[in-house]
Amino acid sequence: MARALEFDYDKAIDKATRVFWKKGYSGTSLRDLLKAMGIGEGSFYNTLKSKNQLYLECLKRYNDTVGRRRGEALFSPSSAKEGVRGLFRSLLDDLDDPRTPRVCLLARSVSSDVLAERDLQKFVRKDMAAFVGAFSNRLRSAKDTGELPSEFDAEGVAQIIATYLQGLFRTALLSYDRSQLERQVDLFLTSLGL
Amino acid sequence: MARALEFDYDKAIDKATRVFWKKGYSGTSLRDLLKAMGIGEGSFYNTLKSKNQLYLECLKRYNDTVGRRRGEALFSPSSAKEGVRGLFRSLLDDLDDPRTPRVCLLARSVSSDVLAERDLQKFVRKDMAAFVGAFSNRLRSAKDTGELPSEFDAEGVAQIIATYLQGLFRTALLSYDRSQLERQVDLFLTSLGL
DNA sequence: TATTATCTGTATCAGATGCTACACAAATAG
DNA sequence: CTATTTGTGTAGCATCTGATACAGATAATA
Repeated sequence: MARALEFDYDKAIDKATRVFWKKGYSGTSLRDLLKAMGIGEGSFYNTLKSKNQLYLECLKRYNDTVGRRRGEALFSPSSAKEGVRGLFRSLLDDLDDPRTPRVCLLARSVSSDVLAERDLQKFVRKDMAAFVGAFSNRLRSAKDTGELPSEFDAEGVAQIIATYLQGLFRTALLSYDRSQLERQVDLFLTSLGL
Repeated sequence: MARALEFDYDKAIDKATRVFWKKGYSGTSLRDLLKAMGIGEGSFYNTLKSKNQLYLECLKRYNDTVGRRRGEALFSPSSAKEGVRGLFRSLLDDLDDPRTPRVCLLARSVSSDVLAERDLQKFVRKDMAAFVGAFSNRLRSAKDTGELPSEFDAEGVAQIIATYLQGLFRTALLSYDRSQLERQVDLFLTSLGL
């Protein structure tokens, strides 16, 4: 070691995450990022090797914060139904928050510009699979406790919800009306037996 | 009139549509388009005033062809359930077809690069609303004939399906397995009472 | 203190972007 | 046949893109 980083690495990642989150991967230019992070090309390419790599770092950070929070919303209630409903409530809260960009960063990453880059695609794919897996587990365990009937298709419903969520974030980009969406979600979950 | 167009306008729009469809709005460069259409900058900016305008034209063409076909799939069967199921089958067929790009062009247009342009946003918004409206009408009329119970929430279910479809196209970008998706769709529609 | 290793700012690259200027070609109208 | 109108091709524009080269700053080590 010879010289320490002058900027706060974690803070810089956070700043970059906000920009990516708001403007997407290819919609964000390196200059945008540098400005937000408050560093120059020199520092950037010295520590983070590329825009690609930075995005990966941001995805991980996003997972560790937002993802973790959502996982807790899903798993902490003893009832699975309450967990699922709570998760959706938390999602809508995020959509309501004007400081938070629309569309979950992970959901946003399911687009051709991100998926075109092998390593990003690999990460996103794994992350999405993990989400469906976690959801499926939560539902399956609720079958064991008897909260959900034994013929309940945990895996299938988890997939449907993942797909629906993708659409939810996208549609929110087009128009967002909380109370209407609440009714839609309620009908959706009720129909699925949740 | 002084001189006729040397190129086939309709064919050119079709070619451009394919490219946009495959690579997205901002992912497609003007050079890409010109090459696909087989014309030069001169002709392009003389007839179509901008990339923006061309995309609008492509969306309309897409509506008149693919949109129309899907509308027929939904409305031609006398049973609403069969119509809905037929529509989904037709969507999956399109996803199966290797010559056809993943993701419906309209669904693809629900992304920030497209929505950033006012006129495109307006069109997409109207088009999506029309889709939900048509779907809702189909379901409502099935209530009148007694195919669906009187307490069926046609509007709500139409919205859910529109949201789900958005997600379906996106998820297909990530991975696509026809038989698995068929099971998912079946469970989804059955849960909704369709 | 001198050496070495790492960090940072500036200047710049080569290529892509959407779009325009303009000369020339073609076809209709007088 | 000439004039006018419109289509087409070429060259180039200003700007942005991600990334690099490199000199100088800064700190630990010998």
